[in-house]
Amino acid sequence: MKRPRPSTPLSPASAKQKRPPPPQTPPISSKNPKAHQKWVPLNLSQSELSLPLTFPTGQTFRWKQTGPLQYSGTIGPHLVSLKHLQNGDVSYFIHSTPSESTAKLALLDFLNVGISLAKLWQVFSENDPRFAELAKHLKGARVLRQDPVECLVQFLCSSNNNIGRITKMVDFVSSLGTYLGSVGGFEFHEFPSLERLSVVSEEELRQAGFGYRAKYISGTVDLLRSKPDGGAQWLLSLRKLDLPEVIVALCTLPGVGPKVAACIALFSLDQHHAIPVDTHVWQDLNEVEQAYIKNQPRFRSGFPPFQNHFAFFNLAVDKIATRYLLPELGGARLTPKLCNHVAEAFVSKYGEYAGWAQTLLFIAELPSQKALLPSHFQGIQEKRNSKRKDRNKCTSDDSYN
DNA sequence: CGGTAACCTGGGAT
DNA sequence: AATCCCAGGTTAC
Repeated sequence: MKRPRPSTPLSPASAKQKRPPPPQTPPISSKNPKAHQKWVPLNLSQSELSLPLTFPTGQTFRWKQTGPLQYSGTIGPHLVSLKHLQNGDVSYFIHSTPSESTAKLALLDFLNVGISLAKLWQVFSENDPRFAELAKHLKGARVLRQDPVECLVQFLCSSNNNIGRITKMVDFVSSLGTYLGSVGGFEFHEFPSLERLSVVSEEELRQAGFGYRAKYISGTVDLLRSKPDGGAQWLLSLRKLDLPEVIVALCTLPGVGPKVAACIALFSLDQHHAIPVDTHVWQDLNEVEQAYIKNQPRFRSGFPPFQNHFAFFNLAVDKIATRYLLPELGGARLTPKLCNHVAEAFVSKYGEYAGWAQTLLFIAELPSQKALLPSHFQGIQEKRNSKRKDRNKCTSDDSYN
C-alpha cells in the first residue's frame, strides 16, 4: 500500500528551482484528453475580477501563475486555468474534470460571482476617501469562496510564517491529493481529504519542515475526523452560523486563533465581515479612529449594529479637534483586547462586507503592490527599531462577545 | 483578563 | 561568518 509520498521535503535545495523554464503559454492538459477543451469567456470584467490581485495576494497559496496574465489551480476535482483577455475580461479553460457541466458551476461558485465587487466598492469609496483612492489603482481584488478544509489547512500553515515557506508547505500537503494534471510546468493535485491528510503523521510533517505547525495540522485533522458527520461537513455547516459562533467554533481547533479563524471565515465560510486583524489593519484605521477605540473601553459590546457608524466617528473627530488626544495615541500598540475593537470598527466603517474592504487595504500593503502605487501611498515606511518591536499580537480571548 | 516568552524554519539584513 | 530580525500567529504561563 503506497501512499502518495511527496518527494520533496521543504529543503533549501529543492526549494531553489521553483521556477521551471516555463513552456507555459497554451496550457498543457494531461488527463481527459478527449474533452473538447477550449477557452471560454466568463462574464467578468477586470474590475470585477483581477487575477493578479486575487490569486497571488494571500488568500490562497494553491494557485500558480502559468502565464503572463494567467493563473491555474484546482477547484474540487476540477483543474482550471483563468486568464485575462486583451480587453481585461476573464476567460477560463478546463483542463481536467469528471464533469464539464459541474466544473463551470464550481468555478462560478468559487469566484463568488453573485457578488458585485463594483457595487461594494462604490459604497466603500463613498465612506472612505483613502479606500476610494486605493481602489482606483487596485481594481478587481475579489474575495474567493474556497473549500473550508483546504482553506483551513492553508492558514494553519500561515501562522508566523512567510509567503514563500507557506507555499512550499501547502505544496507538500497538496501532493497527497489525487493528481489532476500539469500546467505550465506545475503539477496540480486535488486537495487531499481529511482521511488522506490523516495518513501523514505529525512526525513526518515536522520532518518535512513544518515546525510547530505540524502538531496543529495533525491535531486539527484528528479533531475534525472525530466529528459525527465528518469534519468537512462540520466546517461547511458553519456557513449557516453567525460570525461570532463561527469564530468560536474554529478556535476550538488546535492552531486556530482569532486571526486564522477570521481568514477561514472570510475566505471560505461566507463571513463577509470577518476581519483578520493584524498590524496592517490597525494602521489602516486613522489615528482618529484608533484614538476613539483606545478611549472607549466601553465600546466592547457584541458586534455593533450596522447603523450609527457615522455618528460614531464624528464623535471621535470632535475629540481630536479639542486636542484631547495626545500624539502618542496614534502609534499605540495593538494589544490583544483591541483586536475585537478594531474588527468592530471596521464593520462600523464599511458595513456587512467589511472583510472585502479590508482585503483591498491589505493588498495595498503588500510590497509587490505598493511598488505599483503612486508614491504618496508608499509613504508610511516603518523603520525597524531593534529595541522594541511592536508585536501586535492577538491572543485567543473572548472573541466577539 | 493583560502581558510575555516559547515555538520551527529559512531567508535577508546587519 | 555569526547573529539578529522577520514572517498576515497560537499557546501556555
